[in-house]
Amino acid sequence: MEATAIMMNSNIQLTSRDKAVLMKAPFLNSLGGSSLVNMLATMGVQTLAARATVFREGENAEAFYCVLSGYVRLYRLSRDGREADIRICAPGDTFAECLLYTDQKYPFHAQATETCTIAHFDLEAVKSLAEHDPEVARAIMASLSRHLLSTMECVANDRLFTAPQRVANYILSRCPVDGGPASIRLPFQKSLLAGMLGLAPEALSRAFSSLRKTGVTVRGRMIQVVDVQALRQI
Amino acid sequence: MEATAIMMNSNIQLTSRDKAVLMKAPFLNSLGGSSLVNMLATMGVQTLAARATVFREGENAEAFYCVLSGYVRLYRLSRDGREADIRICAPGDTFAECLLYTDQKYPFHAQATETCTIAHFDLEAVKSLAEHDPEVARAIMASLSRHLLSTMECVANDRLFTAPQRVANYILSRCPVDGGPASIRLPFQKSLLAGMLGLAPEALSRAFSSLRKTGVTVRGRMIQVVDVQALRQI
DNA sequence: TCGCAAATTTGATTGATGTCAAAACGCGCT
DNA sequence: AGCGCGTTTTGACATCAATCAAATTTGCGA
Repeated sequence: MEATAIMMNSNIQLTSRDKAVLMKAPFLNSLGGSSLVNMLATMGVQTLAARATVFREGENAEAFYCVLSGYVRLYRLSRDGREADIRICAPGDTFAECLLYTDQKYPFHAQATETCTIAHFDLEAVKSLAEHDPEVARAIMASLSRHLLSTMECVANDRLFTAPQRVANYILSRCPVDGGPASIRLPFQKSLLAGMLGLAPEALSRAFSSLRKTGVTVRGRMIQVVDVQALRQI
Repeated sequence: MEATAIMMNSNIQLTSRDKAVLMKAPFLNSLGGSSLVNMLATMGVQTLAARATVFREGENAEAFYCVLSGYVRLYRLSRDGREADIRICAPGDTFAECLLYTDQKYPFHAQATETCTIAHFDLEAVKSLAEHDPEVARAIMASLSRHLLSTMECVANDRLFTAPQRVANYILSRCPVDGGPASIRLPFQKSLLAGMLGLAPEALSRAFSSLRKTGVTVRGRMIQVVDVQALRQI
């Protein structure tokens, strides 16, 4: 609490990269003038160690967040202790902003998967900003819309595609659009990608190896694709 | 097009039940005065036959919808023609409102599962309403938030629970809260419930029969639960 | 550069769910 | 009350992915 309070106004600690991410976040990039100023005034920044908890399911929700660097994992636990990832938040993503108008408890756990910098915004403060400033409301609606779409996409992917297909989709989503060869680098550990796709790490590994025959080569975090077009047929 | 235009202002055709549903929809029930009047002015109503298409994936998005009676199914197709339900919309639910600020194409198919009455709202019109009327913006944010939460819930359920557990959760969600015996009636066909839970109809059927030993009896659309408390332990 | 701890892969197995076909059932209609 | 069609259930099977355990590999820090 004390530490958080201290950090509230110390936006000085933001690296220029973090600042760039913040301003390009879908949630802020449409704002200007006083809307932006007011929004930033309610903001605080915090740095989290790897595996640190942002919040736990059931805690009172006081803020929503925007990832500046690193990746934050949202997940739920079953009674027997198994974890299921609901979303992996990349730099620029916001999370828990869906609590602005509904619940007062966080409905899932949030954990930093590595050293992370995140901005937090007081829910009450932003709610009243939104009441008075249509620009802020617009930004929030746009952000919520984007999330809802991507979450529905996630449901559809889980229900429609097998593990190799989901992995292929992920690779394609990070490939330049042309149809030739491509090479990408995973921005995080494979176990995180596995959770993101709703798979056990072993299943991800097997999915990669089943994609070898389609021209996908994996070495560490590097993924080489012989023919992007061919991958689309999976 | 012509038919739709004709219906636009003929809200007379609304039954009193439909009207009640409309006004209690989470999306409208916080509105009053001119906000409500303006909103309703952009609204049109249509009646759909069973299995009728509301819109198809890829079509230009011009409206979002609110279900007044019946159930609307949102789904995607895989390349080989399999269908996966993304959401089942009950009376009072809105759908495709996530396109207000993002896409211009519908990202899934929408189909009436039975005779349905639905209200439609022009996306552009509501967007400009929201720009000027914080109450409208608030209603939209609340609606988007609710959807986002329930969709995340859906992802978590799919990833965390087996078929019998999901069915038990569904039953519990429609049971009065006390711990004793309960009896509920499904509001739709079992095949629809199956899709809603991400299951094949056969899997739903087997899930029901595996719940027999926990005191769940199914006859047609009637479901009897001996002990609601016991069902929670599944 | 070496060595260790963590991450990933591989193998063997189990469990859960989809698929296809056929039988049984429920529901509305006459 | 009986008929008939569409829905649901059941059975047999195939497939996919989770799990557990063990072998490798990777990446990092000394």
